[in-house]
Order: sequence, then structure tokens, then C-alpha cells
Amino acid sequence: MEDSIEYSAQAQPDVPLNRLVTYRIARLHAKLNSQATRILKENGKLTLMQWRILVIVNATEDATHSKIAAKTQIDGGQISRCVKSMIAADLLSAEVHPTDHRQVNLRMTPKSTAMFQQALPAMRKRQSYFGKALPKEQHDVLITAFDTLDAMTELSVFPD
Amino acid sequence: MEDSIEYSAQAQPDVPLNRLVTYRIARLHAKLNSQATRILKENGKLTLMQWRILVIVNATEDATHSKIAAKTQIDGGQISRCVKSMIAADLLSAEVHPTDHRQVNLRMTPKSTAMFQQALPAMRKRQSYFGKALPKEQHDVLITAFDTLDAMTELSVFPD
DNA sequence: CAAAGTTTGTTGACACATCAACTTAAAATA
DNA sequence: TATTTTAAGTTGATGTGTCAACAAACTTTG
Repeated sequence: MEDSIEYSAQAQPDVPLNRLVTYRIARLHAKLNSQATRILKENGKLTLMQWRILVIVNATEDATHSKIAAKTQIDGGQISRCVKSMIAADLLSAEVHPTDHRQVNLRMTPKSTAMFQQALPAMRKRQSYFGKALPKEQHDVLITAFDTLDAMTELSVFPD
Repeated sequence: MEDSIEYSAQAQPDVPLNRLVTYRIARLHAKLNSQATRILKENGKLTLMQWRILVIVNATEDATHSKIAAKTQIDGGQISRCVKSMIAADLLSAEVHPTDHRQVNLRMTPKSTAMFQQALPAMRKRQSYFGKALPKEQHDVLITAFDTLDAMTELSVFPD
């Protein structure tokens, strides 16, 4: 959970919780997360964070911390710590960039490649299920609505 | 972020990230959270967790830990810790139930009432904005889609 | 070239989330 | 009533999310 409940129960007309978008997003997010975590556990031993990082490293030439951050929006600090532990666990290999000594190039290891491949079918199947679960037209509405809501999250004042 | 990226970059046909429902939910959730946190900070000093708890306590006769948990889905452990600190901070008053000595009845204090009232207008206005941002028909589709997705999060195997 | 600014990554602090083991009190039932 | 089961809260461990301060390496500009 997270956001969910920021309405005044005592004055707002009675909008059932289930129709509050913020609440639904919160719940859904939590459930999606725990599902992904569960699937990963059942198909190897990757954590969700490790998985996310490997997805990018696996698909990116010369992956670096900042590329991962840019593509996933994951916080830099979290990436730094997780990558560090993954290097220690032989899930990533690191090599400082030949000319730019700030950057660190990250690559899969045999170990992480194997674990990634093991988790991949289930994760891919899940994703494809989500893709197919909603009729295209519903999916479009959904994405449009997300765009609208996304834009509203920038505001911190709501004029009358 | 959280769930976002659990697709195989290297094989799935190229669904842009922005059309991945899991990714959008994740991002939206994060942004909603940080918006609510920001608004609360600008209108008092309540944390999001404190706010969530006060919303329930404010609207519930004889609120208890378990009622809060039932209504919000917040983890019992978190409620326990947060309530404890709120009692220490004079944001909640506690009284063991007269007959059932397990339960603790929680009530607003003058201090939390004031803080709650201070944050309320902005939070309520926000919620009402979200309510009005989507045309009813879009909103309905959204809720339906959430129901569909919700149901899918129970699965951990996705047959072909 | 040197000062100033930017980018890359690290670290610390703290709030939030999840899970499991545990205590105490009440309820069920044998 | 004694035993067992269930409910209410607590606590510890561990992972995730966010933010801010920071050091080091590079870039820009005067």
C-alpha cells in the first residue's frame, strides 16, 4: 500500500474506496510487485531489483549505472548498492570505462545469464498475459487515463 | 519504481515501455505517493503513513489497529510501530478496551485534530481533482480494467 | 591552463513495505 | 473447566524507495 486513502472520510460524499483511483493504483501496485517477486522466487533466486537491473544489462551494450537509472527510473543510490552486491555475488562483472574513468561498464556473468534465462519464460509469459488481458480499446483508454493522471501528479496545488 | 520492467527486452516484440501496464502502474504509483507526501509536507508535518492512519481514526468509532489494517490493507507491523510513535508524539490517545483487553481504542488528540484539519482541504481538493479528471465513462473503464488486472495478480502460473 | 560547473557514482539517513516468529487475551470445544 | 484454536498486537529482520550530501572524473568557459 501507499497512497490509497487520502480523502476525508467524514465529508467527501461517499465514494467507495474501490472507486478511488489512487487507492486502486496503490493496491494494484502492491499486488503486481508481490506477484513478480513470487514468480521470480519460484523460478530462480533473483530479487525483483536484481531482475530489473539484469533486464537492462542484458539488453544494453555497455550498460552503466546511469543508463540503468535513465531507463528504469530506479534511484541511483539503490542501483549503486544493488549492483555492488550483485558484483560480489558474481551476478555482474564490472570494468571501468577505458577513457572516462567515472563510468563502470556492467556485463552479465555466466551465472546471471543462467538465472536470467531461467526466470525469463515465466516473466515473459506474465507480461504477455497482461498485454492480452485487456481488449485493445480498453487498453488504449487505460493508457490515456494514465497520461491524464500522470500529468496531475505534477501539481501540488489544486485551484477551485 | 517497482515492478515496471519485467519483460524480456531481447525477445518480446517492441512494446514501448509506456504501453506496459505494469510499468505505468508502477510509475504512477510512485508519483502519486510523492505528490501526497509533498502536499502533506506543505500543509503541516504529517507523514503519509500518519495521514493514512488519521483518516481512519478520524472516521471510525473505536478505531483499533486491526480496524485500520482491515480498511487500509496496511501491514499490521507498520501500523503498530507508527501508532506507537504517534502516541508518543501526542497524535493519538490509546485506551485498552474495557472488556477485551487485547484491543486498544485509538482516538484523535487535539493536536492531531488540528494537524488533520490543516491538511484536509488540500488533500480533499486533490482527491476531488482526481475524481473529476476522468470522464465518468473513462473512469468506469479504468475501474473495470483494474478489476481484471487485480484478478490476474493472484496467478503465479500463466498457462499457454 | 585554471576556475567553475556538470556528470557519475557512492554513502548515510530515514520512511515505507513485507514476512515471520512471538506474546497475550479471548473464544471455541471437548 | 482444561485444552485447543483463533484474534490482536508486537517485534525483529530484511528489502525497497526517496532524498540529500558528497567525492571523483570529466567538460566548459574565461
